Amino acid sequence: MDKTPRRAPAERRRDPERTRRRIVEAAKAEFSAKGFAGTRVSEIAARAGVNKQLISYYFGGKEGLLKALTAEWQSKESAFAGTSPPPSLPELVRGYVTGTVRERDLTRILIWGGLQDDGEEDSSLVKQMRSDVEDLRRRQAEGEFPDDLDPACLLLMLFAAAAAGAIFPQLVRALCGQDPASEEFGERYGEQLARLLGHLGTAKS
Amino acid sequence: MDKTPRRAPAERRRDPERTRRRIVEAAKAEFSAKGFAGTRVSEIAARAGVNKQLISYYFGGKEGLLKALTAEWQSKESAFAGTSPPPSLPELVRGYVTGTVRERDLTRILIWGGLQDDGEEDSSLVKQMRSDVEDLRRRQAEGEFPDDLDPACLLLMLFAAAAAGAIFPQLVRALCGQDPASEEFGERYGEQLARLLGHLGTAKS
DNA sequence: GAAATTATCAACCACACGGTTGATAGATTC
DNA sequence: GAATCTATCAACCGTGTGGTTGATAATTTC
Repeated sequence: MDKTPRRAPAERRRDPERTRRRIVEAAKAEFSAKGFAGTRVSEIAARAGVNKQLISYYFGGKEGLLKALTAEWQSKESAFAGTSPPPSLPELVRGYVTGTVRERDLTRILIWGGLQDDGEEDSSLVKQMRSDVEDLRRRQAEGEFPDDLDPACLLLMLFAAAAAGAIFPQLVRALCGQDPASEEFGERYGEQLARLLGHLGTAKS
Repeated sequence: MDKTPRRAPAERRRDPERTRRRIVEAAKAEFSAKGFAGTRVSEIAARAGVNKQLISYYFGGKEGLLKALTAEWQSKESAFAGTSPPPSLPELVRGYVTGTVRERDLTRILIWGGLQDDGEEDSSLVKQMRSDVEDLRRRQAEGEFPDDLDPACLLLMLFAAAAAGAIFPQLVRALCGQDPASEEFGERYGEQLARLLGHLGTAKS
């Protein structure tokens, strides 16, 4: 008695799972490319190959759909937080870079959102940042980067630098001649940023 | 016979110059805050204290207004290109940071625009970048930064890092507790980025 | 100061947008 | 297989949008 005797596959006419997935996929692409205000619900539906009403049906409209996406992000984000042997700063940042490339659409959606700065402060963000700065301060004490640098400012630089490929696609193409979404660019750029960080280390251990 | 016996000032009813200026000012603020797609023409007009039709009258509509702004930027941009004694890399970047803070609205408008990546390549941008990379390569030979770094990638990092304050306002507030538009933040952050670059120098001369 | 030009505004318009409605066909349950 | 529930769609709707029109007042020209 399998409770899900589903999958008379492939030609299934009605399939909520698949529809949801298609909508989410299409929305990621559209929001990533044009931002929330610039995206038309009808285009998401068209790209998903689905009636636009289903967006209201499943996600409660455009806004709800966006929230669903950012929620998905939050679940992925915490993934690389607790790796047992804490990697070196260069390796940490390299991982972060490849992360922004792998989840490029979500990264860009987040940036679009952050650019629209309504001035209200997100307490969970503040807490997260505080903890990140704390971590950096520890690393500074370990000699991973010079003492005369302010960890807060450094963190800001790192965030921006790591996301550069998502923020400036034209620059990536003009400067590196590579597709900013490609794995190759991610590897290359991550490696470079890691090297730069490496040069900051004062080699104590 | 002064050809401009104007300025029966202050209470002048009709003043095209002033109107233009007001519209431009309001548009900068609105586009910077909400991006092109998110900005309403009526709100620009309201902020400028002017009838919205005048936007069409003077700039030929929303799009024309945006173009006028980016054109204004291009004229300012070339300002710090030709300083006689070429400053060191840290100083150059510091200046660039304070530039992005001083012209914060224009910077953000540019970023909004760049985020909307339609994939078409801007040949003048490519040329500009090529020349910048060339300059960096020279500096690398002078020992301003290590040989194992790719100038193209470094330039990308620098652009992103320099504009960090314009891109991540919430992070600035959360991390530094400062207003990302304030002179103080600009000074502080520019100094920090300059220091970091300084640590990369291999002190050859 | 009469005529012509220019700057300004209120009202209007066509349209595209996000969302809703009502009908229907596909699944599921009994 | 009848009844019920669920997923899907085509058509419609109210609203907000960028833009235009036509009138009018301020300014400049002669």
